[in-house]
Amino acid sequence: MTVTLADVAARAQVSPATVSRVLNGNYPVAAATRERVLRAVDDLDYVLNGPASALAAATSDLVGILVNDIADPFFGIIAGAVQSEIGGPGGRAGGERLAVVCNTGGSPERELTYLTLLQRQRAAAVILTGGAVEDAEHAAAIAGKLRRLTEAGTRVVLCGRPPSPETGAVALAFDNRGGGKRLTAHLLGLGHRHVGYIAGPRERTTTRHRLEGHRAALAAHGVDDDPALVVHGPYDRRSGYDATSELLRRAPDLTAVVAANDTVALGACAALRDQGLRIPADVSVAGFDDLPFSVDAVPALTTVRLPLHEAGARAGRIAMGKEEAPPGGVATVHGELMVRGSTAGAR
Amino acid sequence: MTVTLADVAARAQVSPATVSRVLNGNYPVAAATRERVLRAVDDLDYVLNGPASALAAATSDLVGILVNDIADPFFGIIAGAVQSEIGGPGGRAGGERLAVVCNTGGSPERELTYLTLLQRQRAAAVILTGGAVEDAEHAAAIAGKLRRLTEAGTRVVLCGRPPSPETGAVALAFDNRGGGKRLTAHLLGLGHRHVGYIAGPRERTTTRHRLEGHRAALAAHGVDDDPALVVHGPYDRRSGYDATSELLRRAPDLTAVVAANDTVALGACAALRDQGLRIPADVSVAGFDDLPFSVDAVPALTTVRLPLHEAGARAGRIAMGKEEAPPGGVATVHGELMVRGSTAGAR
DNA sequence: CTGTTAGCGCGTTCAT
DNA sequence: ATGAACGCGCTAACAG
Repeated sequence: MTVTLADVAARAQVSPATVSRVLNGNYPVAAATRERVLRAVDDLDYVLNGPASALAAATSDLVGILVNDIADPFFGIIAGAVQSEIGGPGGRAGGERLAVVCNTGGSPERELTYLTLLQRQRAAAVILTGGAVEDAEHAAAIAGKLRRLTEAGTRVVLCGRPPSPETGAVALAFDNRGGGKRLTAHLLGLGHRHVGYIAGPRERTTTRHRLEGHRAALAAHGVDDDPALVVHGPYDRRSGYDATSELLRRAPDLTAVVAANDTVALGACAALRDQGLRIPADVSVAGFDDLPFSVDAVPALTTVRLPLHEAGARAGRIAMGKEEAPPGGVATVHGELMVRGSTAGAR
Repeated sequence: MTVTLADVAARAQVSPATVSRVLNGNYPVAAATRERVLRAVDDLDYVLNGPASALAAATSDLVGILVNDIADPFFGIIAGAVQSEIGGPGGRAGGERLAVVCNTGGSPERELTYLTLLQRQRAAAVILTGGAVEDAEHAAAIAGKLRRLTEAGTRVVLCGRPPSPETGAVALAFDNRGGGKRLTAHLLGLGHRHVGYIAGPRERTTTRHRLEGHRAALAAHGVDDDPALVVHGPYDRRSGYDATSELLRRAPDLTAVVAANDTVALGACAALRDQGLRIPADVSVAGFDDLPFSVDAVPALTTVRLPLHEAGARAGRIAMGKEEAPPGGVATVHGELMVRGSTAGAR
């Protein structure tokens, strides 16, 4: 039937333990015997049984990555970067680790379910990406789960998500508040006074922080914060389109729109064009994240660049213990304001 | 230390076997005892040991997804769709399956490595997405690996990749050739006679098929197939930009550019604009795939829409045995020509 | 440097 | 409907 380590041992005239040592490369083995074992492995087309190894060694080579939506490049870029760093020292099919990507859709329930599943797999590490839902009950449940994971030896890293104290999780938080503030300040500096804001979904840390930044900039410039100029919606193109139409209806004198992210901004641009408004001559538009397509929008999108790849890679390295965690277990990753053609002076 | 099934059994005053049956829900268990067991599970915060289950049951709930680049929405959309279908019948943290996403970067070596890793994990199914490298040696190696996987009971589905005969793998192939042909035919119908073609990387099935479609359209319209009008490059924005500059140098009388995919097309648009050329007044541009951002390009991109989500979902269902495999194990998924503003009559 | 001996934690017969 | 016993395939001491 299926060939086992014992079969390999028999064929190579050694003990199963020796085969194991050769395959894991952790103990010294004479070159000659190693050769013999490897030949037997090839001859028999032997493939190690992962579950059995994991059971015996009480560790696995699975790394969990929780994302809101893997179809969104924001998460795809982070996930790809993480993956590029979780490989072991290389060698044959040796040090490799596998990335388990879990689409939570932003639902705390699914987040919990997936964390349990990863715990069940005895994942070597878990990386949670993107903003968290701001619900006390769920936050507590997730914090509890994270604590149990770290206690069991699973490294937990939050990437683009605020710290979760007392859980042992390392956090690389994005400076959404600061980025949002600089972005709106840029618009106010251009003379805009009626700035619409398309916020992300309610009760999300990312949404709140970006919005707080926006409001901080308004306050700093002494501009009135009109609640009618803020509309909430999901992080998709459609939301940007609809919200912009709504904002235009509420405030025809709008001269600028700040979107929750670049994807939403693209929808906003489409809505403006469909209304016969020029960008930026009539209305300026700004996004957030600086996804790859944003520079190719017409006009190119003013936005806040988040170093998604770097952050994901760093999260991966920390999760693998290749890089030291930041002091206090928390680091803030800053964005960079990218001023492009989609914003200009108010008409 | 870590709580095991035996601990739960002791607390619930039943045998380990009964606990196992309750957790797997496959055997009849008296409601009363079930309750008792579940309470013990909660009390103890017990989480099943995945590797141990997998070893004992000789199956795992891992599903492998091989992609070229998870940061590319093309693959992200497919991966997300697959994930949405691999969940089991639901229930508690029961029927869930985990998606292992493997970034191969298009390298056959890494593809093989990951397949071996998934084989090692005894993955329940493996889904390979996107075009394959056309190298006889690697193709044979991969076919061999796929055969061994299917023989071991792992379901293998190819999504957006040509069939791999004699391997037991089910294939959902995209009609890249037909789509490419219709796209170029559309341009020729608009009067274009000098059409530049930015092809994908060499030795890739997707690249070859789309290019063959392009050439078939040229032939059908009696248009000369000038080798100087074809440039190869990777599937990224930069490649589109550079290739377009090169094409313009080679053939200043160019009136249209067909790109290997939408991302490349975006780069092509940028290059044209930087040269002071208008789209489509001076040069028409067309892409492939119809990714979400393509409709928001300015002008909106003419392209071939591939039902990525549907294809991924179907691949996931077939991999899970929820949907029957197509007759002969092979189905062709067709694209739809989306005519938008980026193409118009030749100047 | 290599062989021997025990489990790792669970699913699954076979009984009852 | 439940319990007892065995083994899945491998790693980790412990000798030697």
